Amino acid sequence: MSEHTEQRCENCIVRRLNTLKALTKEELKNISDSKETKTVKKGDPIFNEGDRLNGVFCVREGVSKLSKMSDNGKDQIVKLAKRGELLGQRSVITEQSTNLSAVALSDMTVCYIPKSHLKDNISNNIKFTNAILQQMANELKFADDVIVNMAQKNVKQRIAETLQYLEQTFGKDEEGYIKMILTREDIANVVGTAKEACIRQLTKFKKAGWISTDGKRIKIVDHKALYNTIEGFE
Amino acid sequence: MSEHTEQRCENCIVRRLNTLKALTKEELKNISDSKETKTVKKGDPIFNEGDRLNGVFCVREGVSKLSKMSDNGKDQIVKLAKRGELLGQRSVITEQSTNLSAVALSDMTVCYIPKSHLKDNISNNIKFTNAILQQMANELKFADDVIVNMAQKNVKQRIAETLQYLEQTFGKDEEGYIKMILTREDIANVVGTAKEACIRQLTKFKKAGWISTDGKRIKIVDHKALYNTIEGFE
DNA sequence: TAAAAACGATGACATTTGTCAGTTAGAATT
DNA sequence: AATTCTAACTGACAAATGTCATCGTTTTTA
Repeated sequence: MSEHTEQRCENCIVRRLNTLKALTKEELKNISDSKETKTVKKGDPIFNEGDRLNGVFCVREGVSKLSKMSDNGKDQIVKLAKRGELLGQRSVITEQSTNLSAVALSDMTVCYIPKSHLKDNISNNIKFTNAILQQMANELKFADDVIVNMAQKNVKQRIAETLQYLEQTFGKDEEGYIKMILTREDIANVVGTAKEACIRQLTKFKKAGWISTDGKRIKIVDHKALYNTIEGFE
Repeated sequence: MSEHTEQRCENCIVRRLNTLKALTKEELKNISDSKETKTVKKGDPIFNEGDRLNGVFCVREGVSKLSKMSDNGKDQIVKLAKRGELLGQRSVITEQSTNLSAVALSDMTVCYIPKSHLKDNISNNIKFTNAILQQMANELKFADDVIVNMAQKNVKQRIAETLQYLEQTFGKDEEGYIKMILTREDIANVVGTAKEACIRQLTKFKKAGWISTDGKRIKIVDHKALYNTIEGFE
């Protein structure tokens, strides 16, 4: 029974991390009645580029990559979504099919919330709409930074930045390794480069003593050196 | 006197192009009372990265570049804003200083609307807030595309895409030249490459007969060839 | 547990792109 | 008309990056 109450949105700690926090307990109860909790296995898709989404996915546990296929057939990872993030929010707002694919990078638990209930709130609940507005404004600002980095920084700088981002966002384990474990190819797909170039650069960082690795796991040893590289002081 | 009525927001045709169209005539009258029309000379700044904006700028005439300085000292153009676009909207929403600089690329007329009046509407007018939401959702989608292009396409493809974008967005004159005239350096700053690489690529396109130029002016001759390049069919 | 698949790593090489240096053409200023 | 300034353009070369091919290791699957 306790398990059951945990699965109610109004009791779910995760909602405090996203725009749902702007809803009242009553509104959340309403939403919770129609939501559906799903588990997604590592490697499985949550939705695909071009899908029409009839709701949003609230990430309860695990991490998903949001990516977009480029014309030349490479998968560009645009975002990593973790606990608390809502996937598909934009598609629900604009009523357009989604421009991104979502694939689980670890086993996940997500709550699917049909859009009907959300649309009511978007149309009538100014507090909720404002929360989304704030979030989107911040996302846009962040997107500008990504564009500038992609356009102006070289692969070495972007890989250094990605490592820093991963550590800041997902933390490190007892041994100091970044908790988020990506394949070299996924790192390359975040950075926007070839797998080989990514591996080579990681090897260079390793030889310089800036990072150390154990299989896929990566530990940042010299934060300062990485930072200087990112900023272009060299 | 006719000039005076044209300068009232509620009579201004430009507002139909942006989120202000969600406001009623009454609300617009209110805003118009506090707005200020300014002319900006080609090359002059409208605002600078880091400025705290106390309002938004509605572009009545002319084009402005929105750019951000990268760590290595290069100016990355993130957007070209023309008639009807609102500059600084995001900063007003989040109450943060702006992350972009705006510089006039041609002589401009802009209306400055202090934020006090807008904030009222953002906080209370659900129709207006929704209009902004829709627009931002679309901007985010567009930003994803830009990120993917920057990350996955090469300079040749990005230049071809930029030429196509300029023609589509700003149209062409009687002779077929793209109406928007940018320096080669500005094109390079949109694409995210060095001025020299940009010039060389334009020369190649010229020699291949895909474009022709006259001074700064550029005319697309072979749209199909450019398109194939953008998509990576070569 | 054995076989298959996925991944990390590295070499070799072509291509792309950045940087520096300098020349030419056109516009703006005196 | 002469001068100055800016921007377009080009060459040469180094550095960065992409591509292909291969090999050993780890992980997954049968």
